[in-house]
Amino acid sequence: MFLHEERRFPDYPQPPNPQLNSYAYCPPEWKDTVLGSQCRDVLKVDAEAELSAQQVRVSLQGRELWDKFRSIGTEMIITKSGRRMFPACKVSVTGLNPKTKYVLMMDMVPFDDNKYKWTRDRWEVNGMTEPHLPNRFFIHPDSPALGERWMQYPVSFHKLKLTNNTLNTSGLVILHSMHKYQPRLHIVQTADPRVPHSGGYLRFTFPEAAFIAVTAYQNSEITKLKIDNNPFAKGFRDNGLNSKRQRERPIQSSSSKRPTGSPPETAPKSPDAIRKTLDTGDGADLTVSSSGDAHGSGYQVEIEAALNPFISAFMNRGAADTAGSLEEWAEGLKYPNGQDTLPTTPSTSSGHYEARPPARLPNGIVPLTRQPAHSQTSESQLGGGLPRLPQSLHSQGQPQRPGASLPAAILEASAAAAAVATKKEEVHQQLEYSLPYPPKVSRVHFTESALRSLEMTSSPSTSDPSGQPRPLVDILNRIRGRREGSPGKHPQVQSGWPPLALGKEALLSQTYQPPPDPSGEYLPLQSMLGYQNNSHSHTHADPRVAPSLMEYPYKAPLLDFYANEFAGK
DNA sequence: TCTCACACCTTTGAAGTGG
DNA sequence: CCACTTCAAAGGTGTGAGA
Repeated sequence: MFLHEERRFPDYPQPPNPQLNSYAYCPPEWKDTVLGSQCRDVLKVDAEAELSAQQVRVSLQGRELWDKFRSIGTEMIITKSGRRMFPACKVSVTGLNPKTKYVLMMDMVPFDDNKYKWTRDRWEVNGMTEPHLPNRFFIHPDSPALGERWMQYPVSFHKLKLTNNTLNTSGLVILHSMHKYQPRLHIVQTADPRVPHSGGYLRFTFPEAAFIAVTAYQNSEITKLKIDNNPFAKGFRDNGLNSKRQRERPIQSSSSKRPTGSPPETAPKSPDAIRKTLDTGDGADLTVSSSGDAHGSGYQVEIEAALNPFISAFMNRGAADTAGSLEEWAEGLKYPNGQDTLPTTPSTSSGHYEARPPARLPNGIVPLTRQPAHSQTSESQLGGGLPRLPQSLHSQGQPQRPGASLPAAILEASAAAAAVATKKEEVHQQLEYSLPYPPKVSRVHFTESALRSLEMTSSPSTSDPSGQPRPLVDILNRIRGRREGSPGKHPQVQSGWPPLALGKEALLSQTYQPPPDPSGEYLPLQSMLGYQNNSHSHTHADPRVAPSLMEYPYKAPLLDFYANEFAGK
């Protein structure tokens, strides 16, 4: 079904196993289990996945907005120089080991075999797809980071850029125009920063974030939705009257291209289609559990509160000192709301994804990933890192050289990120282990969206007994005051996590002993990524950001975050 | 279908000012 | 020194003309 089934995984020049032409080859005995569980999850909604504890779970944030786009037919502009996605992919991750380092990265995979064209008011299939382009991974700039950092706040991939320029060498994700893609998240465990790929590996795909890559918007409904929601397009709001051009030509209709209700082409695949996909060998990569999950919202709120120390602080004073390092706090500030506006989606409306192990990697080695949920081993439960396969599978194929089981691009990504990790580690040791204070309120710049949100806040949960919304100033100062009142406390593992015994950690690291001499084994990572993978350029992709070791948090997202959380959104 | 220049916008940090 | 304001630069956005 997916293109990459039919051709060699492009990041892997020489799959050692000759029977592997597929990115997602899967040993039969494992495949049955995996596909079985996947079919169950996909077709039965993910109620079971929701309830399975202590697994790596990923949920797409901003579901409401994504759903709006999907109902029309999401389009993403691709340009020669690269264009960001809107909405950006923002995910919440749970189930990681708080004290283990992970690299998070994202790429785009074909959604189906079709090429599309826009005819009047709808997308239609227009032949078969063109050859799949080499995968390019967007490595999250914070990679690698501890699990607790990834779980603390939603992880935003808003800096990911899409391009149609196949010659691009600056790390953009290359796509074909008029083809449909879906984002895929990779979580790579990097237990030891110096041996970056010494752990497990998981993938998650997001079919509801599927989109058709275009060089110019085809559906004007999409244009309108983008303008209404993307702050950078604010100048085109109000029927474009903000635009000088429009003011000069006020008579001109701005909606001449508007179609009349196009059928959503991005509707979820039918069960048959899903089965077909799962039958093709890449099924293991289709790690989807359907996410139409209005159910269980209370449960999700609980989880998200536990993940967020600031929400926890207000829900449970005793958890007020759930702390990370200064660095993590700073990073957290940057990520509460990776986008520039208040998300229109309540934090509780997110699609949850259950980890499914990638079938078998192109070199023929089974990756060290979690066993399917319903037959989880106790080992994977206690490990805390990315889980491993059943013991029986470990004996297959080649000796378990953990790192060697990953696609080359991912290996390189880990290596690049590891350099940053070492530096971060140094800073980490220099900084005191305490949460830095929230910014003083007097210094705070309120974004328009934040103010709007506060004005409209009427949730009882955020109001004081008199029914008045709790002033943001009060909220911030209370956090600040609480931190000031509890000096010298050592950071704790997030309250949402069960206590981790050091012995388990030790066991894990023992199992994942890095090879003594990896030099000959590991592939030339940079060349495989297809572009110059400078870790610094990833860490500080934005030239405006000072290349300090600790990136300064963005102000507006922080305010948006507070406004959101305490508005009950 | 694609590229490009354009106007408009947000974000960010530096510089300036005053207490 | 701190808090605040102002400003400019960088870069994200859709538009519309033209290839």
